[in-house]
Amino acid sequence: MRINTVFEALSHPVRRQILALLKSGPMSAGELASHFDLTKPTLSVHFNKLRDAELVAVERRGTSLIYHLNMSVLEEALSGLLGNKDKSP
Amino acid sequence: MRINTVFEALSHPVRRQILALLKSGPMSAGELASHFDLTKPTLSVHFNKLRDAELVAVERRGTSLIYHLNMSVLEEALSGLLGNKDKSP
DNA sequence: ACTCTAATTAGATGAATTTCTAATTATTAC
DNA sequence: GTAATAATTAGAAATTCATCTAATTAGAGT
Repeated sequence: MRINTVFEALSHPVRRQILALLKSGPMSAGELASHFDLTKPTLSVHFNKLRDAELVAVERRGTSLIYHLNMSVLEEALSGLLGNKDKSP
Repeated sequence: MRINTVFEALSHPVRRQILALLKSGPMSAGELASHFDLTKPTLSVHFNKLRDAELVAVERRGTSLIYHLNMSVLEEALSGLLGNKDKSP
């Protein structure tokens, strides 16, 4: 896990909102894109950064790409900042 | 608390390390700067961003400026991402 | 007031980021 | 294989960011 890549990914509001949307469950690229006033290519770039950070994983279903949240990377990165090396129960 | 400013501040490795150094206790600007291979003006810019985000507070003692960590803003921002609206005891 | 130390602000420059349009890839269906 | 749909990559323009040197502010001591 590249901590640097994770925090860089978290630094943009659109990307944080993508994560927030994915908290309710997996979603296709197109459906995610429909929540923003940005073009699909622009969203694609954001998806890539989240994927590089392993904050999301992607799975193809037909012609669609389904994104889903990787909560554990998020938790590890944030607890790293707070200094909790151990994961609380 | 401007969540955007906080995560923008957290996105740079130098700034995250400044916070890590301050976890052991308050430190002057010069002492902080001595931990990095960067000029003091550059560090000053980083201090400003952390101060804008209210992640650190500053207090003058003589000719020195003493920075100290504001843990609560950090915790609030991170728990906001994880979706814990309540602060655990 | 002058000097020394600590740290900042100002201005400039090179690099990185965000966004767009246009072109491309991948998959399904006919 | 051609067309249609979903999403991507490529390339370019505008903006923002990180960093440096030089100049400035603030306080303490003589």
